[in-house]
Amino acid sequence: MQSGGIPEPTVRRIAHIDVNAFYCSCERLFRPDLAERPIVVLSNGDGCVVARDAMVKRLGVPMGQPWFEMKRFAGKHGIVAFSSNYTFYGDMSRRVMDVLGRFSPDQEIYSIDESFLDLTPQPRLSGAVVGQAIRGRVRRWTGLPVCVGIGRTKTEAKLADWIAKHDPALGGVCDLAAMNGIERRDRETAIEVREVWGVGRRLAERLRNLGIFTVADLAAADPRHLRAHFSVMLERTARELRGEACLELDEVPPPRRQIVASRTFSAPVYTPGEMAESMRTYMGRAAARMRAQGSVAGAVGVWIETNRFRTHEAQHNGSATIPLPAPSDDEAVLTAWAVELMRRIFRPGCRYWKSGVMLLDLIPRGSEQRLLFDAPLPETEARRHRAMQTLDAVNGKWGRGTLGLGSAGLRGPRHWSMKRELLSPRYTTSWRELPVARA
DNA sequence: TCTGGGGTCCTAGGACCC
DNA sequence: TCTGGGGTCCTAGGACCC
Repeated sequence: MQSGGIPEPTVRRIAHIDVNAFYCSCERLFRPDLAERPIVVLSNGDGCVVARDAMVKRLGVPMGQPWFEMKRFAGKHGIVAFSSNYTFYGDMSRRVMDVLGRFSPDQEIYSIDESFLDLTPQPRLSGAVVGQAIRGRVRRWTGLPVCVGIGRTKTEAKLADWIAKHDPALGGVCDLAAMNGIERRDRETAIEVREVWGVGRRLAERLRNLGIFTVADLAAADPRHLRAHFSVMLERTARELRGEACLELDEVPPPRRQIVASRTFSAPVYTPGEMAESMRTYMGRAAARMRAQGSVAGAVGVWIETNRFRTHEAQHNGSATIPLPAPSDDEAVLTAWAVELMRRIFRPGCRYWKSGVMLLDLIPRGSEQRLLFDAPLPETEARRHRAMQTLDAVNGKWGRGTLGLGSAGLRGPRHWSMKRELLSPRYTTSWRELPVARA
């Protein structure tokens, strides 16, 4: 600190909470018969494993394992698989975040199953007490299990949560902020540097070459040295591990700067006509998400891909991007550009397995520069905007794909649309699929 | 037969300007 | 003839996250 008169900065106390094996726990909620069964949830198209419960992790199934490769293994070990049901998980997420928000006025919703809370305003309650209160209430109100980590910074709170998950003796709560330096060092000496938030596989490898193996090693490293050898990101991470806050709590998520919609097809696509259908479908989703955050796009991009695992087939990864004459949120305009771009890169004779669209250079609606000439008449534009609002309202109420432009979403599934053979019901968001209780 | 989808940030290097 | 140096903007690619 400087000289007298300037108060010590208050030590912050940040909690990080996440749901244990979130998607799997959701699936188990309405299936008490699966309480003792190992569960996995598969990616879109039933491609590979994106969530495993504790039992499956113990069986050694890695994240990203292709489902077709482990079907037999799953049968042998009684593993139950589900297609991902994002409508259901999204609804459960909202409920969990709601409960967590009651524990602090300052909440950052970091991902579908993770939240940071600033506990600094309640210094008198011990971390253990708050942590157990959070666990208990989330369990009672939503049925889902969570762990709680508490630290002086976000990075430390994430680490504490990791410890809470991996040390059963802690009962699901770990408060690193309450530990003294020696206790904290003991914990951090026992954890590989790879587990730190912001340290991925590559960085961990390079750090090991410099003799930095554990969390304690990283915390003890010279931050300026880290900045010179790596980046400011790693410098911040190291400072955060020492209790020096470098990352703020983002209570209001900043608007997205780009939006992507893409899928792997369930059967190859050979014709530009079918590919154009996929462009229309994905642009419908992307544009709706963009309008929901009140943005317009300054540029559009598309890409198409063959199956890289089929090495004997002709390979083509094509992409194209174009700045728009004027920023737009009009689905008809955006779709027309996407289809046009796709036609420029499409190669006849290729078996395409995946495509996607991107909305780029997003800016808030109303702040865009207007075209000097050729500008659409204001009433035309207003009418289009109202049409888009209606589209979003109808799809919001009756489900995605109820209303669409051109041929997108008006008929049933295409032969290329994604596979979801193991889908659970939409228990909480569809009257027709409510769980049934029997006497 | 079958191998996910959606984001962010940082850095390096080139183009361009004065 | 000699061939500086700093700033900004843009893009591609790498790395990370869930």
